[in-house]
Amino acid sequence: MTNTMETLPLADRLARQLRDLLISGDLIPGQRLSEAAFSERFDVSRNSLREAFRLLTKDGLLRHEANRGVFVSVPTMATIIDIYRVRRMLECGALRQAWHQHPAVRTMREAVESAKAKREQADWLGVGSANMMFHAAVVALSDSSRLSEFYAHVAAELRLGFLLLDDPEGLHAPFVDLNDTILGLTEKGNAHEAAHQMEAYLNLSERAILKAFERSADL
Amino acid sequence: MTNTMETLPLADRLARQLRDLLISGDLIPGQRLSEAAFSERFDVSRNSLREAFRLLTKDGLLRHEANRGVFVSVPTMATIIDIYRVRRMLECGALRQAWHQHPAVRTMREAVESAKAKREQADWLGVGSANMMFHAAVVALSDSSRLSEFYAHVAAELRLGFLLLDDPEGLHAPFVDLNDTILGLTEKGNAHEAAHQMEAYLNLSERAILKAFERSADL
DNA sequence: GCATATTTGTCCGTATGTATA
DNA sequence: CTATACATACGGACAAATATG
Repeated sequence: MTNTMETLPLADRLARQLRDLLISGDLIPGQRLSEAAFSERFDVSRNSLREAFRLLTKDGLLRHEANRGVFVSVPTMATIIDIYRVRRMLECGALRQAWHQHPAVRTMREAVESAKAKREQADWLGVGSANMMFHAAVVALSDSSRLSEFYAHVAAELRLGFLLLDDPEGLHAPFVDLNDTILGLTEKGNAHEAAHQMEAYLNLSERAILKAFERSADL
Repeated sequence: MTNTMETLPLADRLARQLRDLLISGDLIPGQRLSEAAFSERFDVSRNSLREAFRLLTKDGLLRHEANRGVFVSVPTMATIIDIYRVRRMLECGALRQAWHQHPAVRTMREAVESAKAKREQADWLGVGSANMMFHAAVVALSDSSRLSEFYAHVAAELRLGFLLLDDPEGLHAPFVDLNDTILGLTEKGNAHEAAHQMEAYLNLSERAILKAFERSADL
């Protein structure tokens, strides 16, 4: 039929496309995704689209309401708090037992350098992306594909929250130097202090987001 | 049509049913699940069944091979090692920051008592279930629904490995008393030592499973 | 190595119940 | 309260890939 390109299942490809639209802010939280509209838009059957919807719903990016359809998830304060509990567990845990010559440390350094460069150009979305790459690399220190995948899902959910707030400078830029500090401690093999600094980082970041949520709530 | 009872989506109900068949050992690792056969067996359309397959594939319980269908996942040593990294991260992390009066502590105690009772009756499968309940309660100490859900998935995958080995007594019974020790330390508020004991527990348990895998491998 | 049967991947049409204007 | 729109689920169809004899 309209079958083309890659050998991956159509549902997986669709899920990836939709996921990209979600984290790029093309689809906004709360928006309803009509089966008919999107199956037309992507030129696929409703069945295939529904499979993709199931996958993204399981990731927490979409929400399913019985007989009403799927909607883009709307992060709440409870969502943010839960996600930061996950982050503290995974990121601090990974740092605490990190080996200072682990390959992921190189990725962490690249992310920090990239973030600094983007900050120089006032490219705040770029800073945000680089920051998230840094923290994904931190989790990669734990050498578990399951932990890394899980973290990727949570990070995507969190990105939805960032988009909702729409203040990338205030939410990302101030944290670049803290990342640098954590990186330095890790490279020196001071794992315990690195973990400690990360906890401070996450507490600060969480508070900043919750504050922004509060402000956006009382409009 | 054959729409009845619950208000949950059919695909979700199917996924749950299949999941129960999987963790109860009714479907064995490596087995191929024919779309036609199972859509007939559950009296649902192929489309609905495929949605359920996607969900379970995302959980790691099924594996999807292009144009060949879905198979029950076959855990390998790499799977076990990865899962135990997850367990160390989540369970030790949860214990380290646990509050000794957290409601989950009560669940932990119930699980330990249940495990002891089942052990008395030489009900090794019961001991295994109680043990898993204990460890799920440990993760619940961290008060994060995402961490608890993630742990539930990983635990289901691990159960597939246990079924493959088929030695519930050797893999579960020796650990009941260690759980009791960890519980006692937690109740006394000695979080750090509880986490330390849990790490020892997990190292022992991991080694026992890997040993059993080795034995089952060279047949 | 080939012809054939089986199975997956994908699409379409349609009936039914539910929500909303 | 009726009408409409939509999600839900089913069944049939066919091409492509795979397994089988």
